[in-house]
Amino acid sequence: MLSKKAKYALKALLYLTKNKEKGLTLISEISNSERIPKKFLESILVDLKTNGLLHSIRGKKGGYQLAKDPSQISVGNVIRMIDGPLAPIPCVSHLYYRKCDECVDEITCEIRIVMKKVRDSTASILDGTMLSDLEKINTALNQEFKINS
Amino acid sequence: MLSKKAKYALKALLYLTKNKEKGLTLISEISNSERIPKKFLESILVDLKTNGLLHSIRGKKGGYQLAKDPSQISVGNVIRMIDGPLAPIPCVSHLYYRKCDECVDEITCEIRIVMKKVRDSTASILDGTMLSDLEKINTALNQEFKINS
DNA sequence: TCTTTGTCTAGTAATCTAATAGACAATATA
DNA sequence: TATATTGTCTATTAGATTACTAGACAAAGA
Repeated sequence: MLSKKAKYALKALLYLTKNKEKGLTLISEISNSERIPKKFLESILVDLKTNGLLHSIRGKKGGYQLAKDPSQISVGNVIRMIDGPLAPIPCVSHLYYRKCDECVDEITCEIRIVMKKVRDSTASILDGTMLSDLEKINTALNQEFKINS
Repeated sequence: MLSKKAKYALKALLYLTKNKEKGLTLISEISNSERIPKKFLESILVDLKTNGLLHSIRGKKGGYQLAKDPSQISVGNVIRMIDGPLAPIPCVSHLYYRKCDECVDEITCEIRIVMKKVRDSTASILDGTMLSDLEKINTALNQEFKINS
């Protein structure tokens, strides 16, 4: 399960992606538009900043901005930053590998084999989807919506 | 993340699959062989029984047994039973669908679209893998191991 | 100097996870 | 029938995690 924190992080980053031409954006603007509890969002943005995704300026006229191009930030990236491993079980994680305590033999563990498949397909989807891709999806969907209504 | 409970459930079911010719199997045998805390395993087996996967007899000569053919029990099945939805986010779950509290418009939610892909690929792997498939993998792996050593 | 912004430290209620303890009930066998 | 052996049921719990909130502080511009 994706935590709310990770979901909020993605929503906030996506909002900043859509508004990147406008320069700095206020926490409160993101919080209102995306309906994310403000104080909670604050701490998330600090996390993302610490991880190099955002850049901020404080004081009057301050706000947040993407520190990288949206084509350089993958969804997998963001989720790992906030929630940790994508893998459903630590013994199949690439970046957060850990042996299972009770597992007698990892090599012949059948559960591991299925879970590895899951982790690989999940990772290929999430690491292959950039914020810029999501932005395109969004404009396409909005376009479609206008046509159909 | 798969919970330990779900992982133990899968290990126990797999153990029963491998030993299904022997008839009834003791909780303590599964617990020892798979290194699962006995009392915890007990409660898991009761769950699986309640869900119709196992059948048990108590008293002397008692034990547990699969109630279905291993080809009829999928990994996805077991995980849903213990952990709930496979979907990373409730709004893309088939059996446990729930609208996101803060989501303004589900149809144009880009996060939902990526997460739907993840849920679909995960579900197709897990629902497509039966206990009998895992058993085959295991015998194949053990065979290979013998040849290589 | 005042207002507006982000930052930092701390706390917390509620829920979930991974168990454990122990009395009880059913069954087979001596 | 007594006893040993099995599963069942109820209750409890330590510790971690989740999803927040409160409030003082710091920087920057007008």
